[in-house]
Order: sequence, then structure tokens, then C-alpha cells
Amino acid sequence: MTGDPLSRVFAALADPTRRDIVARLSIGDATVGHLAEPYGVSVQAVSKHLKVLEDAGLVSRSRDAQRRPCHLEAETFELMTKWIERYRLQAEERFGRLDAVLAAMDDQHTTHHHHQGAAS
Amino acid sequence: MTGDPLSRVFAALADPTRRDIVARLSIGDATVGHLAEPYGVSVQAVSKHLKVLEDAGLVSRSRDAQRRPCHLEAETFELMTKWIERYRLQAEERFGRLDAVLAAMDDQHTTHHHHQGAAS
DNA sequence: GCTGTCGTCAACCAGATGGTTGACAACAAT
DNA sequence: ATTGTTGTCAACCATCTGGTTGACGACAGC
Repeated sequence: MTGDPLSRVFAALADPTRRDIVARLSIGDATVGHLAEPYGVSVQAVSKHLKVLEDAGLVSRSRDAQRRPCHLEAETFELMTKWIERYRLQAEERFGRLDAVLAAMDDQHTTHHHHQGAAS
Repeated sequence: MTGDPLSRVFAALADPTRRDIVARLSIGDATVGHLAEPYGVSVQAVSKHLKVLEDAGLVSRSRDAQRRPCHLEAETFELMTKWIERYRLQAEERFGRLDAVLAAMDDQHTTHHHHQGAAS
């Protein structure tokens, strides 16, 4: 809708209902009606949310009779993570803490347990 | 201001001017007037942007006489990256592409070790 | 003391956003 | 062909957002 692709992605995820929709779609595809159930909002509102997510490239919709199954486009997340990592690392480096950050990231990937409070 | 912390962070970064401010602050601290120069907006507008970034926990401001040096709080980025990675990995896993994703991430870290300039 | 600079606060405005309700298109089922 | 289900479109409304201008507070220098 408005602005550049990166702005659309960030704006799309700035709403808790839309983040929740993304969370549910990460489990598996779903229809609009199915997605609308848990929230206290109308189906039209959810349809709008899905349009925002679709414009951001985070969701795609196909056809199945009168249903519109929604599918999460996970690749779009990289647009954000690339931007974030770039400036986070740059800032961390200014404090000479780059090594600690990289170590924490490696730890995060190799093991799935919660992170240690090494950052400070 | 509005909503939960995660929404505030995403909303703060949904604006290109604010992302640009973050990019500049990743190079080093700066005053409000100094940050306002490159954009065709008033100092008051930039002051508002900084308030949004501060409310999101992405920026902190100290005092130096009548100046208010702005400082990037890089740790707050983790709030986002954690959320993003969680659902991205979950979605990728559904396609059996988890191995490829993890490989790409490892590659990203090893290249970062030889830092700056290459990441342009 | 005045004067100038840096920044915030307050009021205002146009446009976007998130929600509602009502109408309707597309398809399935009877 | 009529009925029911699924979802979108359109209009409307309240609130938020990003910008403006004007006034003011805090501080440095004359």
C-alpha cells in the first residue's frame, strides 16, 4: 500500500493480531474464517489484515472453491533480518563487543536453550 | 506509546526516516539538529521520530548542556529477531528446508567475521 | 542582564489505520 | 432454482500518525 517494501513488512508486523496470524500460519495454511475465530473481530477485519500481510509479501492466497487458503511466505522475513543484523552488528562493534555477539549467535543456533545474560 | 513492546519496535522501524536515523546512529551518537540536517523536515519532526524510537527502546538520550546526544540501543533488536526467527524457522521446517536455512545462516556468520566493507 | 542556539511542547491538519455494518459475488448443496 | 457458506468490497467512524507552525525552556556567550 504505502511506502517501500521494507516499510510494509515492518508495518504489517507492528499489529499484534497480524503477528498472531503469522504465528498460526507458521503451523500450517488456513482459511480466512478459520483464522478469524479466535479473535473477537469480524471476518472482514481479518480479511483486511490478510490484505496488509499479502501486500507486504508475507502471505499468499490461493483458491479452493469459495475458500481462500492463506500461506505464509517465510522468505520475506529475510528482508527484515538482513536490515536488522546489518545495523545491530555495526552498533555492537562500536563497543568492541562483536566477538561476544557472534558467540551468542553461534550458541543460539547450535543449541536451542535460552540465552545467557552475557550482553552488557 | 500504543500497544505492547514488540509492536512499538516494529512500528518504530516501519518508517524510512526512522530507519535512516537508526542507520546513522549505528555509526555513532549524534544530536537532534545533526540528525535533522539530511532530511527535508523540521527539527520538531525529527524530535518526534526520536521519541518514537525512544519509546520503543531503540534509542536513549543523555544530556550535554542544551544538546541531547542520541544513542542506539542495539540490544532491543533481539526482541524482534527472536520473534522473527521463531516463526521463520517453524515455517521453513514445514518445507523440509531447515537444513538449507541453517547452512545459509552459518555462512552469514563466517563471512561477518571478516567484518565491514564486505557487507555494504 | 540580553541575545542566540538547541530542543521540546502544544495546537493544528491531512492522510492512513483498524474496526464496524451492509451488500454482494462465487461457489456448494439441496 | 433456491439456500447457505465463504470471503471481498464499500461506506462510514474513531483514532493514530507524520508533518507543519508558533511559543517556550534551558543553556552558552556577549
